[in-house]
Amino acid sequence: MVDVFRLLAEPSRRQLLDALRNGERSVNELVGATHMSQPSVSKQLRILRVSGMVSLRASGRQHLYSVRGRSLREASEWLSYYEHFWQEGLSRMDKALQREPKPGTRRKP
Amino acid sequence: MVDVFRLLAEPSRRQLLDALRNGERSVNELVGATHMSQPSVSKQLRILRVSGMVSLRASGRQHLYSVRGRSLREASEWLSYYEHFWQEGLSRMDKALQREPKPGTRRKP
DNA sequence: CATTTGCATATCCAATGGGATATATGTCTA
DNA sequence: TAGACATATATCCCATTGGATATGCAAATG
Repeated sequence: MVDVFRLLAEPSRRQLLDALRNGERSVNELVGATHMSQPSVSKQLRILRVSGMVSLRASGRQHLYSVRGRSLREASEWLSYYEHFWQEGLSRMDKALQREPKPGTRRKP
Repeated sequence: MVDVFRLLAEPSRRQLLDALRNGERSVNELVGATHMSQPSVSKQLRILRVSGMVSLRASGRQHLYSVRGRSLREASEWLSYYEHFWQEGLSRMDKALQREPKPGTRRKP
């Protein structure tokens, strides 16, 4: 798998993804959303794009980027193997306050 | 938040966490599970421990490590904000409607 | 005791990679 | 077409860091 966690390790890249959470954004908008120079933003966007984490659509001279879910899903799936480390071991009260458990998350009979 | 993704970015650390998924393990067991030297394993374990991602229990001269869910949960929660990018049932129209115009996006000064 | 075992720490080294500046490429507009 | 605008690429710099080797230290072993 493409090393998703390495991509997410960089705060600047997470900032970019955060700025893309509500839909596609142009490079200039992303420069405004972060505190980076435009070339740095383009550099990180390129890394995200080559890794398949964002996609690009040209509109005039603007390049509109948007999030692609696939890579992020892989990360989420990897983490799901550890869910029981924060689902179990909680008190009954804590468990009650948790969100509804996923179907496959029951303890073994 | 402790930079969870930076911790997970290192494959060797993910290997260690993988080896801890079924319960606590001694350092020697972890050395066997990875292909690293013992000092390297200890080094990465220390990083994970200081960050609160694993905990340590001494048993004789053995040090038994185990996963602590809290940090991993934070990562999972961060990713949950992107779930809709890989949830099915999101039509192209829905995606187009996600783009909300930002107030400060003007064309000319 | 001395020795072995299990693990931690110290230190060095080379590679990685993020950010900035300068510049190139492409597109719109007057 | 000139020039402004939007973005990409090139290049340099240097702080970070993973891994190895050598060593320190505590607990078991006899």
